[in-house]
Amino acid sequence: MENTQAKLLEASARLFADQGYEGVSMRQIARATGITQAAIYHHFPNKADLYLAAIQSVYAGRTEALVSELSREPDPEKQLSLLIPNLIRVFDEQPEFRRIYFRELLAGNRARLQMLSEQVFPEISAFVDELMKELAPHMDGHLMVLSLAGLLFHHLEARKLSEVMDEARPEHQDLDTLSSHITNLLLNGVRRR
Amino acid sequence: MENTQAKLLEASARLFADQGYEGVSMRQIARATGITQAAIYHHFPNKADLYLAAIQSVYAGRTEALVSELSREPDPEKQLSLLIPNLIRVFDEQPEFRRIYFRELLAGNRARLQMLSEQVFPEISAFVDELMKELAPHMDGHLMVLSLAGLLFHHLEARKLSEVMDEARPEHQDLDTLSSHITNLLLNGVRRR
DNA sequence: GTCTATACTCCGATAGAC
DNA sequence: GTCTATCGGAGTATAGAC
Repeated sequence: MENTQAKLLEASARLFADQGYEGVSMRQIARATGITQAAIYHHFPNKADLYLAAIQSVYAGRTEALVSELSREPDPEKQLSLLIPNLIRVFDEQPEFRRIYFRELLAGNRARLQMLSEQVFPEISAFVDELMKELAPHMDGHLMVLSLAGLLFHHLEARKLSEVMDEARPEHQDLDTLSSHITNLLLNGVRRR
Repeated sequence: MENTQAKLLEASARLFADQGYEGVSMRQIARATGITQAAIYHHFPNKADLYLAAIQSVYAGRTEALVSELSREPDPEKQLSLLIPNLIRVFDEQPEFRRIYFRELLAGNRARLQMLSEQVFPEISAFVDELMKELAPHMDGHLMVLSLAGLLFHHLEARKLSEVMDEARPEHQDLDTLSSHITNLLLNGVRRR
């Protein structure tokens, strides 16, 4: 099947995102793809290269549609108010992306971080950088990009922790609630109501 | 040695934080502790229980000294301005803590997240909750705690990524720069200069 | 409390038939 | 392009001497 390669990338991306590189065996990937473990080696020379290909397929072209859509809105504040819920939705729908992002931060491999910064950040980061220059020329654009990423990814990934905390209420799981909170915090901070 | 148990906890916490549960072997832990792999089983019944004990030893009592120190400052804005750099420093000095925190978010194990929320969040989270009630009664305290955690942990953990990004400058690695940025963002948002 | 030796399982990877 | 069979090594855990 010509299609096997794609199925391999998809299945292994999900498994690597959920269980980490060492937590996933070639036999598991084979089972999820519907072939035998040995057959994987017809498509990829080894586990490390399969992992690389899998995370590249997850990185590839996840945000440029969103970015180009938002570029039509002229008002920078409205742009931010549109950007946050859209990013929340996109990253909620692509758990593999944010989980592999966190795992790569923890792994700290320079070459792979370089790949991440080249393949996904330019699209979104240039847009946010630009937006922040208009909206908040007194703030550091680079640190704002990282702050935004931290808020979005952490709120999405911390929902299971949030559930077991005493103060948690059901609406804290709600994507709109999270979007409003983040947008409001970014625009106003805690001082202004 | 009575001391071996403590050395086991320390060595394995560091290894688990850096390489993840599956990424660490009992042989590695033994080597780092200076005993043989079989001797570990005199102190802990299996790898899973050693992991549990290790992360509990990392969770235990990391923030209450800081919190009680800050409680003496009456002005809530100054409290926040003191809290951020102190938390940045504490979590910078304890990479095991934030890395295990991220790994546990990714693992999503309910029982272990419960443990995390019971053993570390009450101290700091009650303090931040209280602080936010004074400083920003119109904001959701629970979401503010999670926002703060997201900003702090992500900025600290993303430094290696930050290094390879085009816009990065050396001061972006500086703890004081990060503290100022986060404090300013939390207090004012991007609208106010 | 630590050692050596070892049982057993699973791993990644290869060889070669179809 | 996928299979079966298998190799060599590493994994967790146990047994038993000291």
